[in-house]
Amino acid sequence: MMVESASETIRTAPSNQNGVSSLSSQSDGGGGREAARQFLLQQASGLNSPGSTEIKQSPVQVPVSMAMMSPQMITPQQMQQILSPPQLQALLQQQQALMLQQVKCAHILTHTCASQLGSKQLAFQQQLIQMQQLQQQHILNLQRQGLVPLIKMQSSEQDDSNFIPSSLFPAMCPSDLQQLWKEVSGVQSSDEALKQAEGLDLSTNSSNSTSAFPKAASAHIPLHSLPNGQSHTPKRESHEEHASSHPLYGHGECKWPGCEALCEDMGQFIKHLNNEHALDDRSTAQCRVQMQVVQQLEIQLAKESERLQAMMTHLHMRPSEPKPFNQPLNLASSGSLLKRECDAYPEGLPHPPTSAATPITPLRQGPSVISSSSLHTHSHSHTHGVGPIRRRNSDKYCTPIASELAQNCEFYKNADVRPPFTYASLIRHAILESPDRQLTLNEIYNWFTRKFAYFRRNTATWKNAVRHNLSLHKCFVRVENVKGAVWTVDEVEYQKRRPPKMTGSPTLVKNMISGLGFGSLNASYQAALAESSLSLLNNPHLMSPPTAASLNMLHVGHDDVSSTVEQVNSNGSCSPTLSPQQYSHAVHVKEEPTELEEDSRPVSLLANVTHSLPLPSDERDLEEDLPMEELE
DNA sequence: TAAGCATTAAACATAG
DNA sequence: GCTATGTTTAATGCTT
Repeated sequence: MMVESASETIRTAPSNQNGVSSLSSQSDGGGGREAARQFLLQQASGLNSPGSTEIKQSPVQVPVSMAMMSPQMITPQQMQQILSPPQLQALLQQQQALMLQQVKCAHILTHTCASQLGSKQLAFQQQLIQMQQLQQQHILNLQRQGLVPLIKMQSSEQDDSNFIPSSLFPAMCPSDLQQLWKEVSGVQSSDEALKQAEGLDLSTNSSNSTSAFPKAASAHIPLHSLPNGQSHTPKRESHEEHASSHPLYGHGECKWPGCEALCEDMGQFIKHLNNEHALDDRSTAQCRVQMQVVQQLEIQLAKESERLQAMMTHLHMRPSEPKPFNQPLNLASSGSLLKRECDAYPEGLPHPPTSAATPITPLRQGPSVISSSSLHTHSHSHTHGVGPIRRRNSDKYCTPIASELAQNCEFYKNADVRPPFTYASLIRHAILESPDRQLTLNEIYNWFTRKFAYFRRNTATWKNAVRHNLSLHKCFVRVENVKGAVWTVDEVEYQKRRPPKMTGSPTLVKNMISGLGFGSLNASYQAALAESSLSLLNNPHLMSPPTAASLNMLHVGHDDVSSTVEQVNSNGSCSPTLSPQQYSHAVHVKEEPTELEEDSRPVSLLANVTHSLPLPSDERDLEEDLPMEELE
């Protein structure tokens, strides 16, 4: 059953198929061909090595510690959303090449001993396939986590508004690529590779391992398991069975990203595949990207691991014990997992600066959302295009929004991952991030799409949600401006809607700590760390005494870092930093609703903290948390 | 189990 | 009439 599930995971066509055409359509444009060629050849020398030992040395190799980390951290849907389908495919192919040797063993074993071993052998084979597919998922997970630095690295020149970095794929003309593929694959032409990828050339599956990707593609198919849990070996599979399991074909349509062409049968699909999705610069570019992803991952892993150790040493924490990443954890129970992990830390001690739900791994660079909220929420995805995301848990327990965005800005900008924050939090963030702290609805839309790749699709859904939130929550105040209606944030109202906070009651504080405590504390702590490492350190004048900051960290129930930082920058009060009047003045709103002034919540303490110094534009993340209003 | 909250969907109104 | 904007209601699911 698990085998089938995993197989389905890999084969299932991703819901998001938007990015492919963008990716593939921008692979031309000039120079760098030779460099790209050299690079690919260089990489291919490792990828393509026929021997298993050489395969292990290939750039696609991922450290075991990484490969085995947190299989439960990401759902198939997430993987498919985060990685563009071609990336998924390319990654799978690489991984399958790596596993080819293992597959061979399984096949040989199956062929020679099936009659004697019977069900036991089948079970063994299934287990093997399970492990392989799990490994694939791990790799995918790692791949995704490494997507950020890759894209960032490669898209430094891109315009901020570009959804897909156009520089991802240095230009290589098709002829170059064809030749390159020949060199890469050694013997195979693209047509042969395609045939193998389609599973038509089964006879060579176990005999030819010189071509990494085409071979890997063909090797993938035997991994498919039948619904009854039995798996087929290549030679035993009939063509129909083989075809029916083609990863790019399902439900009568081509699953090639962005295609969805209807194919009545497998033959038609194969024809379609050959005609429309032949080997070209698209797949090559994806391959190239993938190579770099892996390389970056390894470099990044080393750096982040070192950083984590240093941080934990500094915090007098136990060195991170290697988490049982292969521990079979239920994806759907990540919420409880999250709490367990939060609770696992001794009271009074901060968590390591990783996401609360993230196993203590060196790979912190990946957005915490991936391992916590996204995992959780996407595991509940259903038919809706956007999917019902229940993220309050992560909002409260995990990484706040500003730090999350600060750390993973590029990631969210490019990866189709839903940010682990509520619409209200995001809207507020968008508004406070604006120069005047007021945005029109359309500007809010633009902020969403600019900041999150996730919100570049299903626009009707999330835009409706944005409007709904703007109207629903009192914290969003519509103001008639010269240019029209703009939306502002009423911080008091925003804080009001939060769960009970510590307003001085020791009992409440204690309850918060012991009850919600660690997750929230961790979130705040993370926020503090993140912010301190990003912005606050650049603005020491904004820092509060540690005691105050520590106290403020106890402020629970916030789903964004703004609040946390506000606390840090307040004088210890857990009340909102800003009064509505402050916002009113800051944005020169002419018609602020009177209810704002009527609010008598304890905001006066915050008046002591004023920041009239304009901040550099690149410190907006902090600025949004510390509006530069002057009290009058 | 109930309450509260977040999300999604939908209907409806209004203004340009 | 269309579109964007804004409001409201309902259903659903999750957390507390």
